[in-house]
Amino acid sequence: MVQSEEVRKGPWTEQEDFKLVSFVGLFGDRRWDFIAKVSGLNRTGKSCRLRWVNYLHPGLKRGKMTPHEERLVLELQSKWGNRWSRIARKLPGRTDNEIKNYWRTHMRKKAQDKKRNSSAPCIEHHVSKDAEETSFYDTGGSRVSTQVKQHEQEEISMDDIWKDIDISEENSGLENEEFCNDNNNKNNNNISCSLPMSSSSWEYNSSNSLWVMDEESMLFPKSDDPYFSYYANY
DNA sequence: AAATACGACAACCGCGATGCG
DNA sequence: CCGCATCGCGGTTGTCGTATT
Repeated sequence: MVQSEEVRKGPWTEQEDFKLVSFVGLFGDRRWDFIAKVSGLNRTGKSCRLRWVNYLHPGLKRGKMTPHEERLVLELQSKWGNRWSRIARKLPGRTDNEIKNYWRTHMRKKAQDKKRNSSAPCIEHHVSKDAEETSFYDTGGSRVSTQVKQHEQEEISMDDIWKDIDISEENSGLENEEFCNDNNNKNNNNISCSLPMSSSSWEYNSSNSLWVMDEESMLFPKSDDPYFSYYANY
């Protein structure tokens, strides 16, 4: 059942998210091409995977990085270089994309700050953007952002989630800093270690949540999901 | 109040790795 | 072993909200 229509690109709609999550629940988060076809989303498997991994995965933490996470990113980046997916495995709930974005933004800022503060111009600082970024790494980049709120307008149905995140980030502080060791492979839905599934994460069993999760960490649409009957045909 | 700059993040692209027939 | 399809990763770009002038 191949869609002959042209492939959709750009931002995902809430409905698409909904569909994708449900089909991932049904078929798992592996066969992306298959899911893309069978779901009727006019998206590539690649696009579906990206959306799932970076945005819809139930284990994702949202909101700003904790100081501990920041430090960890910096440490691991200096150790491993730009192996973002590897670094991400050490930070449960964070995606490689998120870490990569964080690194770029914050290191650039650091570099700029340093450039401004140092009266003696250093050649290294003028070579290239990349050179700047890799020339500095330290902590302290915990610039508080209100950016999370921007999503509240885009993802209306997720309002509560984002608000929750904001609040819990403020309140919980360091309690999120206990990380499990390596084996937390994001590709295996393996989010069960010490990732604090507080209100800052998806609450599978919440009566307000869109999806439910069974023992095998598979997501299923709730029975009152408007799409449910549609999915049931598969 | 309007314009501009900046920051944060989502999403796409290209390429290499891997699996399978 | 080879070729194809798919997946995963890292780099890059686009968009939007916020801060600053």
